[in-house]
Amino acid sequence: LDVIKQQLQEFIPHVKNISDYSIRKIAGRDLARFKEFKKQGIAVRFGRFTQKENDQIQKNVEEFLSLTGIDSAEKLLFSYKYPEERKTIQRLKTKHQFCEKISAGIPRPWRLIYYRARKIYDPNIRKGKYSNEEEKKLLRYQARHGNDWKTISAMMSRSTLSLGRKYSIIKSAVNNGHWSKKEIQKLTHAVEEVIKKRIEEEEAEEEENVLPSSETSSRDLLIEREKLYYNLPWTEIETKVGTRNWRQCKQKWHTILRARMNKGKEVIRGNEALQMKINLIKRLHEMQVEDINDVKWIEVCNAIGDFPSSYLQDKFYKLKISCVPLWRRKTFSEIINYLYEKKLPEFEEQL
DNA sequence: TTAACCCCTTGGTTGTGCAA
DNA sequence: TTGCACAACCAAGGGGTTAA
Repeated sequence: LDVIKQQLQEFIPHVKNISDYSIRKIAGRDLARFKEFKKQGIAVRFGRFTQKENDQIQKNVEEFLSLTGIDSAEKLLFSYKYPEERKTIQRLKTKHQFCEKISAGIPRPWRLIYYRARKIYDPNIRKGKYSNEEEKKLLRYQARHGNDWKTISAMMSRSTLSLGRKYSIIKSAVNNGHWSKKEIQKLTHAVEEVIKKRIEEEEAEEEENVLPSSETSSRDLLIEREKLYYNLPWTEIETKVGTRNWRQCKQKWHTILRARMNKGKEVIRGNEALQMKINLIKRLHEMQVEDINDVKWIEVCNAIGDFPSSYLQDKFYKLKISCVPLWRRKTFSEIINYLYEKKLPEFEEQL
């Protein structure tokens, strides 16, 4: 297993956080694929699927359908809905190497590709905000069928995941609206506690590895910025706060942190805000990134100033929707180029 | 008066673990 | 090979406040 982990490290930087169980799964099917991609000079990808990858999945599915004669993607990917044909479909999948074919040309673990394919072809996925009528329906159906989201999904044309989460939101007893002083205090304490605990654990680990004292002493003076917001155990913090769910906690913490990093100033306005926009556009343009998933937001933050990365991501989003016409139809690099060529001179002029 | 900004909520997507 | 549960991250939008 250690040998496999070492080999995978090259393709999956976070491999040490993955359980042995999943490592075995990935090793069995993906390691050889990853090596093959490497030979072609293609790196393994994580994060959001790009349009190109989504197109490739659809192409793979269509080719597999014509190869096997299975007559629809729904039958291929949701065969449990067709009990009479299920066995035949299964046999065809094994015979024609379903996994290999479906993941061809996409440098990601096959399992994630399979999930993405199911999402693309799921006939029950309706998106957008739940209406009052839908919420009432959901409560009614849940009372009748319990948490059988598959059945409810067929009745409401929403994905099982969406329904499950919406129900838990409706039923949860968490507070909404403005945070009270007491809640903010609780949150701050909770975050401080988990960060302290984490640092103590890391120090203990370092002591075990007996690092030379010069390497550790300079780091004791301050907490690295990323530790204040990156990879915090939000469900643990949710439990400690008690009255808010983890997503509310996370976002509130980022707001508190941003104000603190900004010397207590609540809002950034005027020339300072303008300068931030200019820096953001320039930095993103310099990075020459094709897809938004490839932006290293922490690096952008380091280059621009003291903000949690989520703040800059939000800033970029707002900039995009307010300044770029037809932004939905444009690729990320087209959006950046538009901002750089059309808006940057305007902002600099205003400054 | 209004554009800019922030707070907050919520739906969508990806990633992991486990089990059958 | 497939399904399910859940954690975590990302995108988007509504609405209130305030500086210009």
